[in-house]
Amino acid sequence: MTARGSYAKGVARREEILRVALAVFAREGYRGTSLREVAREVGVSLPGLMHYFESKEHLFAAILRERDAVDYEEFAAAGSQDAIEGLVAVMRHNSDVPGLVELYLTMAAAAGDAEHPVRGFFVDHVTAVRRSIADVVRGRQASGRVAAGIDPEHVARVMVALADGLQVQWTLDPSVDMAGDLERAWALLVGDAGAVR
Amino acid sequence: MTARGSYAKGVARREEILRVALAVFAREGYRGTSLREVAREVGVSLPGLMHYFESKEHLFAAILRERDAVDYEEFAAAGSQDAIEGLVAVMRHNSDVPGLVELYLTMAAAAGDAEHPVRGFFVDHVTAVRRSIADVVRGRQASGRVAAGIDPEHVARVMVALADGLQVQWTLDPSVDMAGDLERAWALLVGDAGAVR
DNA sequence: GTCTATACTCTGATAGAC
DNA sequence: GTCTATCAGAGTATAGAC
Repeated sequence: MTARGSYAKGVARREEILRVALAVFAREGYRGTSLREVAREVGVSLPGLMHYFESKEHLFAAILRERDAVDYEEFAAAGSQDAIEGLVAVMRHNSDVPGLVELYLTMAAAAGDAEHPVRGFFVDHVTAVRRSIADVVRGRQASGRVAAGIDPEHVARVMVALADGLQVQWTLDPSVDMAGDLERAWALLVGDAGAVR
Repeated sequence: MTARGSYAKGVARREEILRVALAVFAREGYRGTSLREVAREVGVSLPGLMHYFESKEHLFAAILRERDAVDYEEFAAAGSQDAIEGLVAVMRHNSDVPGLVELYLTMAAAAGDAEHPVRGFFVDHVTAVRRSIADVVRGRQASGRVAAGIDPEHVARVMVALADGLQVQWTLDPSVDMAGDLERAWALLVGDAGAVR
């Protein structure tokens, strides 16, 4: 009863595929990149690649989880005081990886399908980010920096929506300052007393 | 030098295709709907359909423009005092057409490609909506309902981003109140004095 | 200009040998 | 675990009838 990827070699291969696929999509973008190309770049056949992922969509879900983990370590956890600073840091970094932004947005749209494999990732992702933002709001309310009348869950939904929507506008016009707009909106939403300084 | 669709019959056909395609995608969603199916439903061959649209993506662009025009007439212009009310009304209506929301989000992601035919639509769309929102902010600043320190362009970018991002969260969880969240965010962003009542 | 028939290419996916 | 071979379906392109 050994699951796929349980053996050392399989695990390494799977990780290698994930790493290469992430790089290829970051470089080439979502469209115009086939699994055959990813497979070739890994040095494996298409069925060889598909041995590790049920479908193309499952691969995408895995890529997004992988990238989320990397972002969290590199930008959110390290060097950020709270979830808002972390979110802003990730958004700032996003402008360096347009291919991944495109992949993320495309999958966010696809997650609307109840059957789509990426749905699970997005539900988890949105839930986690919303919770951490709501916690920041509650924390600042406890210390009096933010008015008690503010609804933490509402602000959390709004900040997540803003992060996603700003990425769309940035792909249309790279001069849009995603991180800056997010930060300014946060200040307006929770009141200037709660602004990041 | 007669363009495609210059004749009365062609114009009618093109409109019929647009109408049927919009209905099919609203019903079936973006995925799992092929051009062959749309063509069959129109009662025309696939090349017959493609005679009116350069490519699948051009058809999508036309669908989005058509839908935008309908929404504007039906919800924004009629029964709404200003651009914010109109935007909220369209968002409220969106929960009745999940297939079109999915199509819109998918194309919004695809518009990141500089070569993609829908890019033009989204640039126009975002520009127009942002301008009308910024005008509302400036109008309220002139009448003193909104503080002069608020940046109209920033608020406009934020409101558009919010509208897009809330649709993503709504597809993940239909209990999300897109219109309500948008309205509350607007009140916070421009200050309670400027809230819709 | 409008439209059909046919065929081409590429995609993700599967079957089965080794 | 990985390959070769093959598949059905997608969007697209061309030829030509009316």
